[in-house]
Amino acid sequence: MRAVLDSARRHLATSGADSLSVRAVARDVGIVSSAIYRYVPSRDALLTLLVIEAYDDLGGAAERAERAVTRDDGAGRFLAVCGAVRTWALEHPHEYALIFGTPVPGYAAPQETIGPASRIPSLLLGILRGSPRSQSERRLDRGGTAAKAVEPLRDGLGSGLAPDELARGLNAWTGLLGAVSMETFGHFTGVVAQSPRVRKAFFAEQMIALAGGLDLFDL
Amino acid sequence: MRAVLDSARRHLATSGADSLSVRAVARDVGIVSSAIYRYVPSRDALLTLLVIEAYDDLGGAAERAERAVTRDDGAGRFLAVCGAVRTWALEHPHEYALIFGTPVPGYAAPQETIGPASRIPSLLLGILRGSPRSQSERRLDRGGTAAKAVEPLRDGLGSGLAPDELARGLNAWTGLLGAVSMETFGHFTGVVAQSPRVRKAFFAEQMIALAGGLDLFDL
DNA sequence: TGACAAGCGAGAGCACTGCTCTCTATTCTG
DNA sequence: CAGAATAGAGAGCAGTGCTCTCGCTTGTCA
Repeated sequence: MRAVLDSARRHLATSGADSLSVRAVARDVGIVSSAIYRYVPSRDALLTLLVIEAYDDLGGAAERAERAVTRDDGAGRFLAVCGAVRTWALEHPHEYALIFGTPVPGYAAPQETIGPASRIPSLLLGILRGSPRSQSERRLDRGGTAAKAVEPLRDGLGSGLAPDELARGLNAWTGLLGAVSMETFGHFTGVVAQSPRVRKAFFAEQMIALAGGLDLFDL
Repeated sequence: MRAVLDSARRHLATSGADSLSVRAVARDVGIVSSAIYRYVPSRDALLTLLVIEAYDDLGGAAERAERAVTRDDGAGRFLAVCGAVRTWALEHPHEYALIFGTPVPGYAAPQETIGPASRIPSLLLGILRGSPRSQSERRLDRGGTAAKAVEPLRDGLGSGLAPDELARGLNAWTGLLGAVSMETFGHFTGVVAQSPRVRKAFFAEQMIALAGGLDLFDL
């Protein structure tokens, strides 16, 4: 089982999910393709395992980066998470694509992925919860729309936060993923200079503008 | 050729790019699979044609929506574009995924796609160019990073705009795509209420917050 | 110790994929 | 009317996910 997972992870990392074939994994492990099905019920199930691993790996990286920042520096904690997500995505583009890219048609993320998947959202909301700036006068909610929209979060991840804060947190999350996805998926070619240093600095500016625009923290 | 493209478009729209097979298209058209190669050199080339069609379809929808708004209402024009992109994405999820989702490994977007691909960015920058608010005091550029970053746009799409404006426009574009991608790719399940009305209103609020946060217009 | 079951792998096979090759029938053109 | 261009058919190759049956090895229990 270990060998199967290791090989699958390697194939995913180097060639992407499309070219992860159970036959290739079998060849790698040194057994015949049908024997793989002793360990994993299907290719989709194998991908699900990798999805969970990816979420956990990314979540762990983000949590480590966030922990390294002084507790009362909300903006710094937020930017640390952003930077960790971006770095991880650029280092693991295929894993990133697997979890945040095109959903596989006919494949619904099973129950056991939602836990690992919510590590970063939970981290972000935790930062927001600890931020003294969480009562912003630049309210986003107009006429209770946001309250209705983020209702599913009320008793779960978002407990203890006002609807307006939740909405702004969600905006931060989508803004972060948007920036990282564009760069990771190659939509910056011909638009943003390729130099890694410039791109990193530009991303930092983007995230500062994002946090500032949403009035997430005292900056 | 028409029949081939029609069938391919239909397959893409209903089952996604993964399950678009030249054999299925051939069956659809009523010829044998090898005959397809009289019209299209490879499956990738067929996908490229669909990519161009998708960019053009989306770009056309956005342009139409933008044209319907009074010229001097910059924010209204921006929000019209945002809404059109979101609507098109939800109506054509597979086409949207094809152009903004996971890049196909080993497939580099050929030259002939960059024209159609830049219709919306060009539209957005046009709105910014016409906005009297384009000299914002909430500058994003710190130490010339943004100027270096958006250098590739200087003489092309972004001519006539200051680096700081270009950077803010790019932020708007990534924010828009981030929000649309999250919703289209199903990352809102369990997070944002499913009601289409609520989601639409919430998206509008997100885009208003985005434009406001970036200080794109006088609101 | 012997019987039995569970676990694990091999191998064949099915239906599918992209793509290439050769061969043939039609149609267009000089 | 001859020759060329065009469009399709069909076989075939190497690959895919997955199922089925068969056999070997190992563990368990009386």
